[in-house]
Amino acid sequence: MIDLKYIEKNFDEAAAKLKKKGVDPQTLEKLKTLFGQLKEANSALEAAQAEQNSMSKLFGQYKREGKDIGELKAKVDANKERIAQLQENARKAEAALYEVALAIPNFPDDSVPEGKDEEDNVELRKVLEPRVFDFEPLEHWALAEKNGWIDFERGVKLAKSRFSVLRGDAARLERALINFFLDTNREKGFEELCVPFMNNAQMLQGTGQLPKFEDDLFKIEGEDLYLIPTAEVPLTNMYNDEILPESELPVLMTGYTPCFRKEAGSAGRDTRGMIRQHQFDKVEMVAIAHPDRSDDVFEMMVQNASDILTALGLPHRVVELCTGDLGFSAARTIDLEVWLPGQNKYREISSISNTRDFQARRAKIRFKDGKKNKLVHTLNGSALAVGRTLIAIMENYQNEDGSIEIPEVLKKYM
RNA sequence: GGAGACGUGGGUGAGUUGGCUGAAACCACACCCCUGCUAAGGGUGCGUGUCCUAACGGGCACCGAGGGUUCGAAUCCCUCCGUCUCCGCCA
Repeated sequence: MIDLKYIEKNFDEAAAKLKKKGVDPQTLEKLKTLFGQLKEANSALEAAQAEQNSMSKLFGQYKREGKDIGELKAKVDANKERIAQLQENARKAEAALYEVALAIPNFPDDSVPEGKDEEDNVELRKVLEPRVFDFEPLEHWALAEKNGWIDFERGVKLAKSRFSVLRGDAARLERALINFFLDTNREKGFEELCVPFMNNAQMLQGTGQLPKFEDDLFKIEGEDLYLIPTAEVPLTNMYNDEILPESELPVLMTGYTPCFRKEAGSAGRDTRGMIRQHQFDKVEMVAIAHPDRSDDVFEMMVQNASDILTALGLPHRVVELCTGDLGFSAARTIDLEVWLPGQNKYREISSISNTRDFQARRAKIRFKDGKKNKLVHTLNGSALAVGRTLIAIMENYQNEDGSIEIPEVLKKYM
């Protein structure tokens, strides 16, 4: 969540920043008004409560002293009704405020290039030259069919469209990639965690998926549980409502999980193949960082993900997202896009974001800064999306006869 | 899933005839003093959130969560969640 006090004090600046992310200044104006109303409602309530408390104390005293309490009782009863009313007002004011506040995205960093959509993203650098083929490279689904690697039909039969089954060497390669990613991340200092694949609503709100993006999530019927759309949710919320000693920062975590997404808004996009599935594997990095040092951690995470692609011999480019393409929680995001020769284009394979204190405020993740508790910065990034890496290997390592080489670094995992 | 016990601040743990307890004591931690050598003694501070204040300081809320009874609840009642023990079931 954005900082309401900041909006209150620096309204114009806040409005300018959020406009870059497509938020109407009127929405922000409304938010400011609601915040003021809540504070007003609360102080009226608290004044009445203070009065009630002191009268109650008197009440006890009178009784002990054997004084008459008739008059006091009448006053206290009347005030009690007033409190109930004021409480209701405050509750409504709070609900109204949070309905708006929780749906407002994070401020983009000032350094983020302005732009409307992915067309305006800025390529920072390319790593590794795409291989030159002396034949027409196939797309991954054609290769999958030739090698019997992906069973799309049976995936659909078992579940529904946008599910698939990996078979044989493809399944083994998937597992090899997970192990390779986890081992690499661990060597970089990330603690490996194995977390629940379902999280409750409070956690989903902490990282920003709820309440605004409920339609993208699979909910467990009759339970306060959702299938996680990314390991960012459980990893970041490991420290939900906790206060960390400063000496423990940064906390670096990595974990493999499947990710479940309804892909509600992407009907018709990437329907062929397994670029966009309802369930996919991903190894995630999450960092809980000191606010003064989150930029360094961010760079490290980008470099790590890029290094993994390089180790796999996969050409890719590093792209800074423009303001219009930033996700809801992100202040800054760098995507890694891997070269897919079959598709003849770069496709997202990792997305690394610094959310600054946006998630920390929602999830109440703080650290002890001397005597004060301050919000941490949280960062997350894929290292890497497993299924898309598999696709990239298929397309980049294909031979003319349709067979696929295994990258050198993975051989010990197969 | 069934039966019973329990859920207090970083930890241990008082408080359950409702008010003087947001919470004793001890430990841990921080700072200061003393002392000076691998030990100890003394003092002070030490939950979270939020609001008011330039500050000092003060208000409100929180004793698993949410409701209820009451002028007043950590203390009584209800629901839920969790932990432990026994049983059942199982990877």
